[in-house]
Amino acid sequence: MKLLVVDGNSIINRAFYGIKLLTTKDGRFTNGIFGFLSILNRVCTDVNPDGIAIAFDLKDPTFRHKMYDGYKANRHGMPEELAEQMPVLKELLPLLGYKTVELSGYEADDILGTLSAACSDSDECYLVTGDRDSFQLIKDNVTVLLPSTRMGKTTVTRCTPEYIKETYGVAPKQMIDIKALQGDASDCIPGVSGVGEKTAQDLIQRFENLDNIYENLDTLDIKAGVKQKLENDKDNAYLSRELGTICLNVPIDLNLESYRIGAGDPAAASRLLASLEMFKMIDQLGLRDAASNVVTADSDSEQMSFGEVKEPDSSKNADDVKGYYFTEGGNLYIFDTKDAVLSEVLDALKDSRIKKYVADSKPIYAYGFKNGFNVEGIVFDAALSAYILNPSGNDYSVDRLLLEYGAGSFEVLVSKLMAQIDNNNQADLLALEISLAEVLASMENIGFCVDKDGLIEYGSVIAAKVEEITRKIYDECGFEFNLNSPKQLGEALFEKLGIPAKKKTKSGYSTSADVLEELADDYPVVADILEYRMLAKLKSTYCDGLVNCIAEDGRIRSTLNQTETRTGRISSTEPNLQNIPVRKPLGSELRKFFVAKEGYTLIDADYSQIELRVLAHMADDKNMIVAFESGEDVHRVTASQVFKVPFDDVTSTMRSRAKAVNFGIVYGIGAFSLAKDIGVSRAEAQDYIKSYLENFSGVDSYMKNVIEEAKANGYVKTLYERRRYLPELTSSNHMLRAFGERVARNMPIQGTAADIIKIAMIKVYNRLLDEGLDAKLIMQVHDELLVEARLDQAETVCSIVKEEMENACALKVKLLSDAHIGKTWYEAKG
DNA sequence: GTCCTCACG
DNA sequence: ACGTACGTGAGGACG
Repeated sequence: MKLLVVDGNSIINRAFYGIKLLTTKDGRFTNGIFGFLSILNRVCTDVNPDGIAIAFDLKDPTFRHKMYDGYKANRHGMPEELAEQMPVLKELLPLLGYKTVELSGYEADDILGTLSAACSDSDECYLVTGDRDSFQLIKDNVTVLLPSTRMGKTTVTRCTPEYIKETYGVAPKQMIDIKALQGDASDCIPGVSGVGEKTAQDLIQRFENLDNIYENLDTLDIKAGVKQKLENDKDNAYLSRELGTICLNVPIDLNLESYRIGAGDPAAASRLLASLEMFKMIDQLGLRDAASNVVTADSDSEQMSFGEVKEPDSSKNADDVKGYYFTEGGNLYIFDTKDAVLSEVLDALKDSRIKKYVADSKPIYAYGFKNGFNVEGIVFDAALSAYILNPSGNDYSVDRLLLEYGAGSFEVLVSKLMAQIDNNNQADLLALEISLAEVLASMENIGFCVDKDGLIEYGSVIAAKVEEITRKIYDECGFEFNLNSPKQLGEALFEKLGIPAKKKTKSGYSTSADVLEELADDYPVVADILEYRMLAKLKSTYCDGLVNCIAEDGRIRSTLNQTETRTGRISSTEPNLQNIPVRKPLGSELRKFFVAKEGYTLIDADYSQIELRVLAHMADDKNMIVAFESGEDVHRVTASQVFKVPFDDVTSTMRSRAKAVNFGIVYGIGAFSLAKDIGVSRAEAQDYIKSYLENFSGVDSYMKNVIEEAKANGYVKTLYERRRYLPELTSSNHMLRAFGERVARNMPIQGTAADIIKIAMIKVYNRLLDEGLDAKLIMQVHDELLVEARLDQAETVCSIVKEEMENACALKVKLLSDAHIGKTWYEAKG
């Protein structure tokens, strides 16, 4: 029989530390379990065992080690993030058909030893563990499989007697003797002090074992110093051998047949895995069928299964899977948005009296726009609901949600999601997002007109500049290399040219702009590289990238993602039109090629300081509210207060530092980063923050409160009830917890600003329609809206956009929008 | 696929 | 002792 014996503790430990922390949406950690299953899966494929035993340590609280009181006394207990995963894993394994073995007072490696010893010559035994102590157990029919996980990839080393001989020059049994001499600090095995890995290996290679060495110490060819050490620590050596010897007679079931892989309970296993949100793992373990059986069996009284059609007007058989169905109440459920499916319910889509419950509304609205009508009556969207319930997911497809919510049919999914939305007081937010989906579909459909010839011409100018600066750099260096390779660039600058390196990344020298900027004054070539970087980026990402995206009709249609960000912002892809250059002169030229079509013009309106205004409101900071009401430049006001100088004496340096502090506050500030950002000492940065928080005491207490609340609730939320869960706050890892705290401070502010501009978009969109204006919203850039309007209506539209943005909501401070008209994005930006 | 870099708010 | 501000997306290099 082929028996696989796994050291459960060792493997989940490896997995835990080899994979970044993963959590489910309600904050349970899962990375150890995930990694364990990946490794188990991997070795099972390799070995194809008949039986599997998974061994765990089980400490006996009253147990004292027979020989040595200090034994393992200083071993770190496992972190809470891992400890909580252990019982879940132990619950899961039997469901997969694998037997777990643990016995009070014994460690997993003793169980490995015992089972490997129980194997006869005709059996094959594979021990899966990350612990090299197990090497002593290796025999012709006992192999240790040593997995290592790096960057999510698992490699397994097969350790046979030959492998041990090659690596250590001894037989597996002698590994005990080596360790007896060498010791092992992490296991509190003392060894012989002064004897390390090399000496221990050499002694055992030459003299076989401990007894032989000590019995013949006088006659053996050993250096006098080493001999002395051996003599001094003889007791420790023998004690260490005792401690390091794995026990081979743990009183457990030795009948190998009882470890044969069983049927387990696939349905329960897949249910548990689904609750851990390991959907890929369900497939990998071949439990997909069981999973769908589960959800069907689980589904509520309603007998309809996923895909079944209940359409009263037409005869359909149950096998005829469609992407929609009508319920008895006349409501329409749409869980597939392919055009062919939508075409079958075309009339229903236009009928506002028919309530629609859909998996994903944006493509349905888009279908309407492409076919010249408005879709009416969408009252529910599963993807948007799930996103509102938890924006930290990566997949809001209906298949995934059915599994995640344990729903057997789309209808059941809808009712589960709706119940949670109501429970969270998020129904208004859902309505907002559904309205927004229509706006986004319209924006995507319309697109942004681009001057293709102009953009291509600009591209060739940039290309010439790239070539020129490339030649100059090669000249200055005296050799050529790939300037796009950070690795080659680092080696060129910091090794070949001998420029002092400032910072390192995991894989070499950092060559990021902030590092290079510090060197640019002293080394002209570094300044040229920065120039090259800027030009190369403009060429590849913007010129070439954007030209490739221009449709036949001369317009670019970006995709606006509504379920992507953790804060409630939208994102833009293929291409991203939310990061078109603007900060530097040459880059901002690009915006001259984003134009209005013939006879039309652009209106660009952006909120003034929306995040700080939101902060003033949410923190109810009287001082900051007054600052905004004064209508003065808020950064100047901040500077005047933080630096305690009269308003008119604020210098430009003071203003820019105060501006950085304002940003920092919104981001969850740290003195170190603020100092780096504005180039002052850390102590000075700390003073600024202190002074800021003394002046803006409302902000100070708000920031403290928001973290308290986040810890109490497990999430933070915006003014409009948008949530973000923060499992990081319970982490024992300082870095991670600090990150969670910064996010807790930032998300309500960034998220509320996102909510507000979404409201504004809906209002602008509807107002333009209601007033019958020939003007369309075409883009949003977080605090900025772009409208394409017919020339003669530009002034009207401009004031409407400004007005709707400013009246999107009533905060304790006014909202201000600056709106401008221009033929191009460059001009309209003002 | 992951890292590094850099564009935006 | 540790590493260092929030949120995104894209392109190129490299294994």
